[in-house]
Amino acid sequence: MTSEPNLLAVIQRQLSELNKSESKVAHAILNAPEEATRLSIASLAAAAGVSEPSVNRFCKRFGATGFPDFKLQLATSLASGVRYVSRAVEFSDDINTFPIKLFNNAITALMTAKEDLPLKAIARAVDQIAQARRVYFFGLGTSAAVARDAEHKFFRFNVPVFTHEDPLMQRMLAASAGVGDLFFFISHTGRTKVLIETADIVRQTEASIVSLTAEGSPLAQKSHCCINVTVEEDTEQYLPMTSRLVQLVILDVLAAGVTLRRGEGFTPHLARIKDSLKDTRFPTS
Amino acid sequence: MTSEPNLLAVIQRQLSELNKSESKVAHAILNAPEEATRLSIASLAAAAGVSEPSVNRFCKRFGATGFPDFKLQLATSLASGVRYVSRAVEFSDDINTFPIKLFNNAITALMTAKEDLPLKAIARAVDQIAQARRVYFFGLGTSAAVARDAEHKFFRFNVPVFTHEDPLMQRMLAASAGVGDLFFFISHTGRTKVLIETADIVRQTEASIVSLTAEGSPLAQKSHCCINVTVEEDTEQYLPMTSRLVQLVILDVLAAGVTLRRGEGFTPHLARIKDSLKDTRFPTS
DNA sequence: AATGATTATGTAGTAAATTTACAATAATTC
DNA sequence: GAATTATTGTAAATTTACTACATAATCATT
Repeated sequence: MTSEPNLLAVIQRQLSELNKSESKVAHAILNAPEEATRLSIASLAAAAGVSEPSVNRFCKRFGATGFPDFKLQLATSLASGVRYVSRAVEFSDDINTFPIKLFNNAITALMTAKEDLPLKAIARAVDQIAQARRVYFFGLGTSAAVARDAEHKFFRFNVPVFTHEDPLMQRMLAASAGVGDLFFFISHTGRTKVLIETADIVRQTEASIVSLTAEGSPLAQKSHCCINVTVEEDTEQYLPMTSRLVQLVILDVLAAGVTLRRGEGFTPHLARIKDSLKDTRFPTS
Repeated sequence: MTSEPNLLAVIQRQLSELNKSESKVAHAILNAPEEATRLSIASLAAAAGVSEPSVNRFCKRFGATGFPDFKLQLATSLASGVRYVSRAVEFSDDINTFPIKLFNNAITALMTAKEDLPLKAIARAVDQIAQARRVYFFGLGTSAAVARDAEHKFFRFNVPVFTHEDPLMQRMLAASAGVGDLFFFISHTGRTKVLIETADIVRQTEASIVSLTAEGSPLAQKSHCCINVTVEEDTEQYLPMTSRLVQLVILDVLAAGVTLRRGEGFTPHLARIKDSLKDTRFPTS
């Protein structure tokens, strides 16, 4: 199943490279995608003003085994909610279009990430976190917020967790690391100098490094265990948005993994933490 | 399009009311749903051990016009990410199942939120942020991380943004607020006492309150503009995960809204900020 | 501009898949 | 236990999709 998350986007992208009749078919589909999923090959051919085999060839060009398979893929990609062809926000967008685009981008990113999760690395990371004496979550910029979130999540598992946004604090903590300490680095690019320098310092100790970053990056290379998140950001204009969401969900996964590993007997402990917050809130209705 | 979100669940539910051959078909489909979408009626009939018309009748019973239509609906409901009948992570889950479940939950939450975005409130919030003299993002616990993320995002728009995790700092800043100040509260429940007390303090000043929280909550009632995020969390066992993601995407939406409002002339400014980070990273390959 | 080669498109026939009509079987009721 | 009703299967009809081939269009070359 190497099905592209958004078939419509693929068609749109290749539009210029299509020949006349293929292009007619493409337009017919792009104009009314959901209707196309219900049409027979004959009806779609008529709607596009081409012959049936042209439609069939079109389908095969886009990786389908035939027309029914193509319809299936189309229906699948439509159902994914990623309905709109152009994903990047433009200055011509208004309140009715750009929020949807951003949500679609977020959804697509999560779906793509889900398709090829590095399960082995995740399992190893869970092992390491569960066994660690101390866990430090380090990130900078946007990733600092992710690290903060991780801290809030993981401290519930009786693991002493620490976060620091200050690179100097990070360096000093790295220098004083020892056996059983785990440094969890979060970085979208995996190329931030100060963070990598800190990783170098950790390397000189007995502590180990887990990182959540881009595959093959300098940071990834210095890690004992690396969870690869390769999300292509849509625009260079805005900040990394989607990669951050994927990182957060992966941290959720790690947290759930640790909980499962702790076993059922651990549930009361979680309940107790939850209860401790009760008095800080106004009761419901 | 009144298609049930999850066809599999519907089949599952009606299982006891089906007759012998229909039940055989149902089991064949429930056992391998994604495979069923690729099978022909003959193959599925063979797999279920019934005749072809029985399969056809089965399809019609579940609201489809025929077999192809049924396959389409099935594919659609599978693609919605709401694949598994049980969504909550259980202790019987292993590494192959629980990460997928968590991703599916996240995706579903975003899709649900997208369906019914409070566009008017978003537009108003964008207005207020764009015009504000100062913006304070306040949250506690998990929402503090979200607030931190918002700070990283919004400071790029020449708006002085501030975040504080410390409730006492929050109170003091609230007390010293004036015209043009905007307090942006982030809270999953909207019932956290200290946060609401801070909102009360703001109310005594000339500053205004925008909040990202649950509809109808005490915090929502004290806000001049409230962006409702009503996400039902799956389990009580873990932390709010999905609502936090929705909050983040909505903040992305607000940020994009502010950018669009600043107009095209603002792009160089963003580029300059981006460039300022260049020297902090190792160059790509 | 004409010729040959290549590519693109359509026609018609064939194969496959789906549906319908009807018959046979099984279940239920009186 | 016969009659009625519901269920399931068989076979034919119909729709749908695919393949092979023929024709048309395009392009490069002289």
